[in-house]
Amino acid sequence: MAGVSTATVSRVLNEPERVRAKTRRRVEAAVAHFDYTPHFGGRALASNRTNTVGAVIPTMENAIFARGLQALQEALAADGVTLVVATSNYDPEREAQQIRTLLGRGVDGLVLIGEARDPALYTMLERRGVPFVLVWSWRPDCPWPCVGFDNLAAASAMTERVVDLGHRQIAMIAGVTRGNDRAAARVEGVRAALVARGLKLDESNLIESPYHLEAGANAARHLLAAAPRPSAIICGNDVLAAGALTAVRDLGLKAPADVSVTGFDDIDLALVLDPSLTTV
Amino acid sequence: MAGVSTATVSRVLNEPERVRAKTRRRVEAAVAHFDYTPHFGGRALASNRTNTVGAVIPTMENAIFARGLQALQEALAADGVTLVVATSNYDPEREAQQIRTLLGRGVDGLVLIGEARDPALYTMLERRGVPFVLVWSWRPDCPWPCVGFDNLAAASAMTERVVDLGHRQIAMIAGVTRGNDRAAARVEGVRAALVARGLKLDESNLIESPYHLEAGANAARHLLAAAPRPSAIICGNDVLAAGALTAVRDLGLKAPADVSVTGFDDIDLALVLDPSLTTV
DNA sequence: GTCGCGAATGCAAGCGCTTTTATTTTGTTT
DNA sequence: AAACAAAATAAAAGCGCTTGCATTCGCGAC
Repeated sequence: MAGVSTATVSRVLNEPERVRAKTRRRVEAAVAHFDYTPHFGGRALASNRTNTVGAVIPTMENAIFARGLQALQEALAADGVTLVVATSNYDPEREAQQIRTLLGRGVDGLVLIGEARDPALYTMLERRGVPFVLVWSWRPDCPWPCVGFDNLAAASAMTERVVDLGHRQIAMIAGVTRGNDRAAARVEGVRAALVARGLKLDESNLIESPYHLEAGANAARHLLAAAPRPSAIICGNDVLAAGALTAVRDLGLKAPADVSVTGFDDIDLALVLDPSLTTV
Repeated sequence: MAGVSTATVSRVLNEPERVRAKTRRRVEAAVAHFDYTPHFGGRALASNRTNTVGAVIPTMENAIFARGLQALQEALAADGVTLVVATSNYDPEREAQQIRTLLGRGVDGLVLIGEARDPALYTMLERRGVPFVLVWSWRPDCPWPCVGFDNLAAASAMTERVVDLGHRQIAMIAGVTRGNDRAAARVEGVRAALVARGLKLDESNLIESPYHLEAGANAARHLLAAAPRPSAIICGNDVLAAGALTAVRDLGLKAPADVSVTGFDDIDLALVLDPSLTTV
């Protein structure tokens, strides 16, 4: 209809400045007239790019990841890149599987959470030449491109604060550390800070729990049943902390008078708690 | 390596039962040996299918959508289908744009939130033959495939409950109704129920607010400043309700003694509020 | 052992683009 | 008006897979 070759149409769509304005207008008119959309498969086959980025996160049910995903999606969309999401539910094998699936879908790049995973996976990514970036965790000397923060240091800082407030009986509800370097680093951070202050995290005062309200509440009930009762509970994230607070409430105790609870992440949830949550 | 044609490899990958077991094993061994993954573009081009489903939701920051997405993603993954997500931020134009983008990405089907959108969009979807399903809203005679519930009836039921508890000064914090049929239906439901009980929703007692904690709190402050003060605030969703509750608290009032607040959605947030939230 | 038939496999033609290379057009200079 | 360089466009060769059709194979019946 525009009286040009497909090569020119392709250029109008991909590098409009390379086509004379007059020709371009004719092509654009034809495109509009037929409501033409390039065929994705053809494009991907010929150019070997999909303009797609994949992300594998543990779950969207955790507000912190949903939020990050939302931001990522918006930023990518602004550059014409589509986001493909997969979830691992905190399971390393499942994550590996999902990474493979995304590669099969021809993503141009990957966003992954944390650093802890089978070295073979990293080898494969490098061999295939798929760029990736790790988010949410950071440490000195991490050999991969990463955007995150030092979970260990953050947990230490919070713990020091708690100790400085006078607490001595300190317990922790951590996330499940298997395959989760952030959760593990936070535990290490608490341990290190306590040791530095001449205290220690007794194993009976540490419970690993899935990141769910109910599980956090159960863990708190368990910890608070001990004698001597902990005067502070450091939680691996805000969801656990919120769960712990409901347990405190249900036990007829008051926070922070009877027991202090701290969180991690500062999600919106932390805002509506009463009293509002101290969190990282 | 397996000594077969590409046609046979294709069959092993797509319809294994059509290939003799012995041949199949040879092919599978070769696939494993080279860590071969089919090229997505080639596949999409030849078969004209992408095994991809697109979803356009307002935002992942609302837990109710994050949760739905998570479930959708898991269910699709179980059938080998990948989910592509786009967000509209409650903006109809943006939603239309995102739908176009997803079509351009060759999705095999679409999941859309609610029914309210430009009829031209529906025409386009039908012309292109892209199957879609509407979720989160439902009404008798909806001409499109949909999975949802009757928001109007639900809001009515909640309102009747509030009236039956003796409330007469009833206010509402609704979501923004433009381009949001769920929000609009909930307002209509409250209106209808009040009228049925011989009351009415005064316009000064209705505030539309974006679904954010802060906005909900502001709306509540405004409503509670009126004389006579409302004794109950019906909120368009749980986030607004949580925001309203923090306002109630900040004003030195007690819920539900001084003012009752209701929500909609029953997200986890509702669980941790104290007192826990009455919600749909 | 041969034959015949259904099952298994191979052949080859695309699918709709992009991109390199070749050709044509345009504009400038003489 | 001719000659040339530069810019714009066309031609055509794939990209890696699927799939209809043709061919071959394997197996049971004779």
